[in-house]
Amino acid sequence: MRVNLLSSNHEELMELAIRRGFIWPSFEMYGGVRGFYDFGPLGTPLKNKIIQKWREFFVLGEGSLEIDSPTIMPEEVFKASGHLEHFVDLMTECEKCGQAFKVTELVKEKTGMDVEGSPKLELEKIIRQHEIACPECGGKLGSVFEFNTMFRTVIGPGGKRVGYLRPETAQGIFVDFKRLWRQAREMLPFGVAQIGRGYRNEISPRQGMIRLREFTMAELEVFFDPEGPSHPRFSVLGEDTLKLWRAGREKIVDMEVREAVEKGVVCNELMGYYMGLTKRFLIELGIPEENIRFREQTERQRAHYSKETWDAEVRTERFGWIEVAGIAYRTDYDLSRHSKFSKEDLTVFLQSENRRITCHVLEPSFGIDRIFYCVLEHSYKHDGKRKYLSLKRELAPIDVCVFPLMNRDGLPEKAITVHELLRKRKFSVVYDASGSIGRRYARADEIGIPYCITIDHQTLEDHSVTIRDRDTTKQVRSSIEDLPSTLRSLLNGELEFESAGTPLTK
RNA sequence: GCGGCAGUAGUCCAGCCAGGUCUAAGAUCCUGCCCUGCCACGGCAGAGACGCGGGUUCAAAUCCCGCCUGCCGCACCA
Repeated sequence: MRVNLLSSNHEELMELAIRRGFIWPSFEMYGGVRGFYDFGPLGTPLKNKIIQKWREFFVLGEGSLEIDSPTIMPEEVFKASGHLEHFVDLMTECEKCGQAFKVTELVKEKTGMDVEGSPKLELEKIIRQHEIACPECGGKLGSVFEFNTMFRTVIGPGGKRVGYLRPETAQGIFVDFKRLWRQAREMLPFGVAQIGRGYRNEISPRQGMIRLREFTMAELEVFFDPEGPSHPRFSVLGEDTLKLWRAGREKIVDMEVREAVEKGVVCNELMGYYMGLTKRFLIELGIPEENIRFREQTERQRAHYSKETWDAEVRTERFGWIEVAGIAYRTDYDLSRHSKFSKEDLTVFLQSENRRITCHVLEPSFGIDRIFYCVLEHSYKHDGKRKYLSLKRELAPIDVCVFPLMNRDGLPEKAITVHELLRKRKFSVVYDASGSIGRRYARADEIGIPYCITIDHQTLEDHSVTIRDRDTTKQVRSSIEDLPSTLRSLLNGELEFESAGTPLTK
């Protein structure tokens, strides 16, 4: 298999990402399988750092609880959640108006036949024989296709217990609700996060990392009293401006979060708050503000559990605006359903208000792989001679690269001691002595290493080294003794590069 | 899933139409040695490929079929 044609930035970037070990198509030696990607030695730390940022924003920053539940769940969970009903169906679509219908229901409605479990071809035959047309417009119905995006499996021997790979992490949180309520000390609102893999057996995944069959998602379920959907820190970002595209509207408007809440553009304060937080998070990852917008899903687009959903979209050169997060008002749908199906009482009693309620849920849900792609695309710089990943320093998979100016006069030996020093101080550091100095800088730039340390003859005299900045290629000279703390401050963003040492004069 | 096009070293490609001379060329990248006093310098050496499976044929990178993967369009993306 091949990923070829270097005719655009995107293709050039993907070539780089694969060649340098950010991502690889999975199972290449067996021909590959669509919709799966491996994260390579550079992609893995980058992804982990993105996840860590999310955790800082949505778990630590919000005081949320974080859990980790199984990716395989028994059928009952998805009966209750509505996913079985909405995910696993044979569908047909009107070729004229585009409406999609469940074949079994359509056939039952028109002929009274129960065709549950019939194969695709059989159903197509029935549609033809009975001349079943589109109930909406009378148009011709297309072929029958499977609409089963959950991976099915069996649990244990005998194949009696059916299970599914979870299509979202959220259900793991809802089924733990009673214990979580205790953990949160029975106070609202409280948030529970989960970061992990989700699975959707996409009919036809394309667009590289944008539509995967196995992906990493980061979700936060905020449980709240529907009569008090406010956020204690709302004022922190109430004045942030969001680009909003309301459902059914033509125009995208800039609006402050506070105004959007007050005017009812978004359903409540929690929705507004998490939209604002989402934008801040994306900016923190290096996505330029003008490339972030929020789009309200239309009723038809919305998931079965949602009353209002705003997608956070990021503009990419290759794919246009793509959804990277969805912030859904799930109401009490999930808790009510699980309560009904499990016969467990999932209502809570609010002591201070002397009321018993079913919590409502607001859910910010992030697709980490898509964000990973956006971060890469927005950091890829290509200006004539140089090409480099201008990754935020905190996200760079490798912190620093050390090399000797030349491979003689004891410089390599000295460089190795500096490399060891930094490694012991927990930096992600590599050593490179191959090729010319320029080639080594280029190699480091290409994978976004923020700083390069060069050992030269002066190092041997006064224990100073040069630090070179990736984005500007400027250099300063600093002592080896100060190097660990200087680098740490630079990587944290606490120190300006110009202040990291004395400017190098040639 | 349907239709069209495609798949040769890590990457970009030559060869395919007109089967043998392909023991598969070139560039780049990578590794080692030499050179090199700071931004992909140069020299030498080395490593590395016909997507998978079947068929036709004396002979297949080349022709045929199936699959996989990729790209484009349609559909799908709850």
